[in-house]
Amino acid sequence: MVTNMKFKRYSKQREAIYRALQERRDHPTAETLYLSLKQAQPTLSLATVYRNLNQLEHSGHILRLSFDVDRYDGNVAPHPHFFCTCCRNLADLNLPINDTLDEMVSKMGYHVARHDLIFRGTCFSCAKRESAQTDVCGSSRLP
Amino acid sequence: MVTNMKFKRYSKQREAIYRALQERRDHPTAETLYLSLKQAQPTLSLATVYRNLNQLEHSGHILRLSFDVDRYDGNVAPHPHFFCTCCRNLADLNLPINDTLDEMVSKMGYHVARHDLIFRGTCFSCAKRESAQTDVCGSSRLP
DNA sequence: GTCAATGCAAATGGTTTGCAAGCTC
DNA sequence: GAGCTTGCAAACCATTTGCATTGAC
Repeated sequence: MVTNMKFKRYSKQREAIYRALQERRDHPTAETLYLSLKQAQPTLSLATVYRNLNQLEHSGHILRLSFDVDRYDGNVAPHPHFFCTCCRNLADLNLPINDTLDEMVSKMGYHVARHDLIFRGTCFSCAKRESAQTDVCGSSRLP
Repeated sequence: MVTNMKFKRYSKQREAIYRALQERRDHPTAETLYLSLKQAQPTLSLATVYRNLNQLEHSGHILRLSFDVDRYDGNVAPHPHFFCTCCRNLADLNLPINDTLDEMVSKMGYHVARHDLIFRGTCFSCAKRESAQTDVCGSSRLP
């Protein structure tokens, strides 16, 4: 495997899932990941993807981000995200405040393991389309 | 209703759901809310709770927080939360950084509607129990 | 050879929806 | 009375699980 991950057994499925998450920047859902990996490995099963994502999360190699449909991130270093409620893109943000945040809460006496900071709104391209045309993404869509 | 909410029609179910969320501090799930309200209103249906929670969210009166099981918050003012991965309690935190965060991201050019800042770890009582006894909440539980 | 990992299909469980009856205005 | 809202049951769908088979060590 890419790095020594000390799982009970090696599997090429897990390898592919982990590598894809390292290479992608789009924080895919399990199904998105499954569909893209299935092209190279047509026998791949969605259950296997879910099982490996859970294993990789438990072992601390990836992060699960809770949304209506969960997203996965191969970058376990704390960093904020921006979720566009129009196109449903999830992007990394670069704010130099991650450690600061954990320290603030640790000082209050909590045992902080991690945090999630997710901004919601409209991304550049959706905002542009919305101002040009009318109601691109449906006003009913919620943050 | 408690405040003028301009819904198409008044309903005592919606009133009860909204009031409960204003009074509670525990960010309940739909089912928790349903079970507690059902005592005073035995004919209440879980579907009605979900429908009203969605309406109240769309109208901006409450917030939905995505977890494995969603939580609801009657306080729509931005404020961070602490989720205990042991007892699954979700508590409010008081950090004076909410506006600062939105401003930082707005200055980057994003149209920010809101943000969620959720710390995960162990709360006071679970940490105490864990250090006293052994493995109170099961080491397999994830943030 | 052992036993973890897979693929498939079935189950699970939180959330949504169709519909007839009940309310609000 | 029009039509939003409810309650019930059924549907939905993301995720998990049972089981026989495959594959790593």
